[in-house]
Amino acid sequence: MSAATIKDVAREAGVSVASVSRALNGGHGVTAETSRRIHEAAQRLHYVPHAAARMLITRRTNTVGALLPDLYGEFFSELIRGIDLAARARGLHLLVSSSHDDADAAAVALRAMQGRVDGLLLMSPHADADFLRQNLPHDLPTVLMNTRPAGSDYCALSVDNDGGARLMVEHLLSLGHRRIAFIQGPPGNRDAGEREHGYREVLASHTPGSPAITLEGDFSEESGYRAGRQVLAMRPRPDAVFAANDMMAIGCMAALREAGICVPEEIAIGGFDDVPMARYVTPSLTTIQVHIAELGSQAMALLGEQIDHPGSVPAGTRRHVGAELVVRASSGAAIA
Amino acid sequence: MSAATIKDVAREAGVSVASVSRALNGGHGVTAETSRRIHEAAQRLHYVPHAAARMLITRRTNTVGALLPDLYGEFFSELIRGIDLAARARGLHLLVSSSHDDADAAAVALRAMQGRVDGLLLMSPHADADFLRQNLPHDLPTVLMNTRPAGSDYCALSVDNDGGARLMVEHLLSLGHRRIAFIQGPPGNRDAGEREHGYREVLASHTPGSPAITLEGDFSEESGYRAGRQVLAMRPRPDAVFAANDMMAIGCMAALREAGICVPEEIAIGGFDDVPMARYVTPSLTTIQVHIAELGSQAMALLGEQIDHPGSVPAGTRRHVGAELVVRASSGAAIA
DNA sequence: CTGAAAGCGCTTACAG
DNA sequence: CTGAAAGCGCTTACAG
Repeated sequence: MSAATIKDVAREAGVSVASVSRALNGGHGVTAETSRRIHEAAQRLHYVPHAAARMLITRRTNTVGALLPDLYGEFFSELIRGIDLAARARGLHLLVSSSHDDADAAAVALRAMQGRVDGLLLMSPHADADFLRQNLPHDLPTVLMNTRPAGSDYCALSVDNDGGARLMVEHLLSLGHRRIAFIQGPPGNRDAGEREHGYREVLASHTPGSPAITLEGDFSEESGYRAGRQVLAMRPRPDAVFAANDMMAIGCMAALREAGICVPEEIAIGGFDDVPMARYVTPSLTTIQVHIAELGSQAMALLGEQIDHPGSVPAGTRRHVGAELVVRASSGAAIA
Repeated sequence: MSAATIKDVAREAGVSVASVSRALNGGHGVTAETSRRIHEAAQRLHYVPHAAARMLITRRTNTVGALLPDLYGEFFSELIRGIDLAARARGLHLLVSSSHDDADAAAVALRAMQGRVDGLLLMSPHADADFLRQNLPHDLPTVLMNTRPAGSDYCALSVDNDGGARLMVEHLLSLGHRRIAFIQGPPGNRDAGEREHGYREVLASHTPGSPAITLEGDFSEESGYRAGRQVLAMRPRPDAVFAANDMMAIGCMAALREAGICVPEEIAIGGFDDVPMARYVTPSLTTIQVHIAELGSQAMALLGEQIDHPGSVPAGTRRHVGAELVVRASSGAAIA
């Protein structure tokens, strides 16, 4: 039933397998009449070309692999959807692999992709330059997502953390705030570092009068709460706080509320990420929204270019997906 | 570089390709010394067997396909994670395909899976018995998820809507409520229908004195709100409301609150799904939690059985994943 | 234990 | 336009 091969179709149509192949792949080099007979035979036999055989001979799998740290949660959910839609639009299948606890597991997953995919989308904390050299065939088109090992020249797509942070700081400055504190992310975290970089740059260049004020944090709500307590103790007190992510901003607001400080009247707050909860907290949180689905779809587009036109994308190409300021109540924009 | 084939390894190790194949696939039928030489050669050449060639000859892809309506949102996020983890545990790759707007698109996706997968996990609103007959080769192991077309004998895994509803009604009864109203889901929706069935059964059998009271709804928060308005107008008024899903329960609570009715003191409320918001609303919502990830992992397990031991799973096998009562404030359990 | 050979299902020069 | 044949990279009886 499902075992019909090209031979069966050839016999049924009374032609050679070569003609069947030609007729079914665009129909070049066969008469319309022959093609019709072949298509009818194929239909009758419920013929579906065997994917593996075709892969073997054409060296094309029409499949891309996505190696992700996880599949769960809003971030990955959106990411994979962006990838999936873009892949489908190009007629590519999607092979996913996730949850690699350590570098070894990621390496195994990476090697297992070989021969199954025409290209790779890769997001992994284990993917340093050395890891990639060891486990990636150099001729396999690959796009790194939010992963940029120094010293490797793979294409990479990342969130524009720097640009997003600039938007937020400029927004706060525009509202008249001058003492703007920054709650940092985990030490060594690249996203957090880039956000801090944007924060420092804007303060330094736009208004030399505003010194950078940094507080330690680790992306957790608790660390934001602790930072909020520190803000309360500072003299002079900051008039705005920009947290490297939303959860810390929310924790910080909780600390201020406990102390009877009004947000945004007394202190303005900004976050980063636009998590779903951001619009539900009180006051609703002004933050930076990142288009995660776009991260996926643009990475897929970049990969598609490489697959279709090898060499068309220069090694080491870097692209960013934009971040957008979402003004809500916590920054007090309506009041200013 | 990545082009090393079994021939290259054979030459490098000074043996035949047959020996290479044997050594690399378990090592049966080769001396330890030969095997060692071959493994070394393979390592030196960064040899990775070509997946397509292996698929072609072994008729095994070590891949399962998952056809889903979407990938986005909490439900699918959890589902696909359950599938992914279970697949990985069995050493199977996962090919995903989603967002098929119509039956034709789903059919194309289904056919494209052929030859690429050893089995299929399928969730689709388009999958009626006729559709499956047309587009599924009958010898491809398949498990339906929350999709049970009448007249087909595929294996199916579903959420235990009936059991979950029973738990909720029994919970409300145990708290002393007798006039328990039910807010229905969209007409024709199977999940909603099964929940209503469970509701009716428990009322009928456990306490003949409690009549079923149903209100129309469509799973939306607004429809829950409208049902809440109706509840307010009823005489005698129900002392509990069981909504077929959480969003309607939340809408219903909003209507009661507006009218100054206290939940749970005056009317108890129960929902179904345990959406993330359920714990954040005031009062927090007593509801039925379904283990979505388990739906995925159990479906994968059932599929794995079929792949490994063809015929071991009787046609038409039905299984359920459990639902669990989550008691929060809205049912007033602490008060009773 | 080891190797030569057939064959999985397809595509694509190469002749005719 | 059409077909016979080679070959993609692998596995597996079949001999030795």
